Amino acid sequence: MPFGSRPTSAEAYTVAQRLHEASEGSRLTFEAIASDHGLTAPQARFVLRLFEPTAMKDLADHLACDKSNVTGIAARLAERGLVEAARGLDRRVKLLELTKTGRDLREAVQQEVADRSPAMTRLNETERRALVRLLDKLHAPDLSPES
Amino acid sequence: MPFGSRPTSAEAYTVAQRLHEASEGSRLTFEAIASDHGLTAPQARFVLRLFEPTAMKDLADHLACDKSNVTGIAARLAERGLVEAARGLDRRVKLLELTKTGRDLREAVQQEVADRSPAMTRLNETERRALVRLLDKLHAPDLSPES
DNA sequence: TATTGTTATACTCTATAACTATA
DNA sequence: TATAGTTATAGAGTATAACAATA
Repeated sequence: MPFGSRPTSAEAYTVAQRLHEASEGSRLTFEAIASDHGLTAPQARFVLRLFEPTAMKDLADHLACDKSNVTGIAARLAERGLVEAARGLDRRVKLLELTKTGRDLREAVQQEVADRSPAMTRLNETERRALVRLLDKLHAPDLSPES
Repeated sequence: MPFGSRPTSAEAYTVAQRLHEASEGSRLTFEAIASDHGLTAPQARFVLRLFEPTAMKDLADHLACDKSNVTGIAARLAERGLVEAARGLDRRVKLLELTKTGRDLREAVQQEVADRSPAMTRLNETERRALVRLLDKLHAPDLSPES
């Protein structure tokens, strides 16, 4: 779809680009945090999602990857004593859970994500409230998918 | 660094988490956009950076990866006719540049990043101005690195 | 038949280290 | 000596397809 065919202001276009650049910055910071804790970024995302026993299928959905990937990542985390598995009631299902070590690691990662967030260090309370309000708008559930 | 040892309000902590989640959402959208255009995410980042002839070293710095990675990504993009190389004045340097096809693809990716941004579809102009102001604060150049 | 998880495969990204060629 | 880029290597993430166990 070429330029100028929709009611898209140059100003809005610029804001979208700025938002994308901001998220790229966050991504790099997150990769550095994961690395600091001896994890790859996907492993760190995995650990952050595991706040309760979770079926591998659900993890794949949350992480937006194929289920076959979950097997490998879980195996590497299990090797390091961070994750344990139990059978579900439906015996096809494997429920993954963090060990004590894994929970401690998750806390540490969460804390560092907060500590290194510019939201903590560069905004005052008023600005943080404004940011939350905008994030609420940005990520509210879809109303009209493709209008 | 354990909980409670710094003047960190629970409220600020929550905002940091929200911001992180927002950037995870942006990352997934960007990966989908790249895929729509037959690119991996690193390839798409590469193409977006190539708005002028750029030394491979500079690309590695911008993309925060080792220079050895740039060789491979550039080779795959060149195979597809998206990128061309020329020698710099300093004959150690290779300057990468997008072809016409590559420039068209970059435009298309940029446009889709904008089109699919919630900043375009969910915010009005006042809100977008407020967002830009907050992003300016969040990502202003560092003043005190580690205070 | 459908679903959950595993395995095999192929490709990409990644860093490290050793290399070539320039400076 | 230092820098730009390449190559070889090894490990990790990724999707696809075929499979076993269970529903």
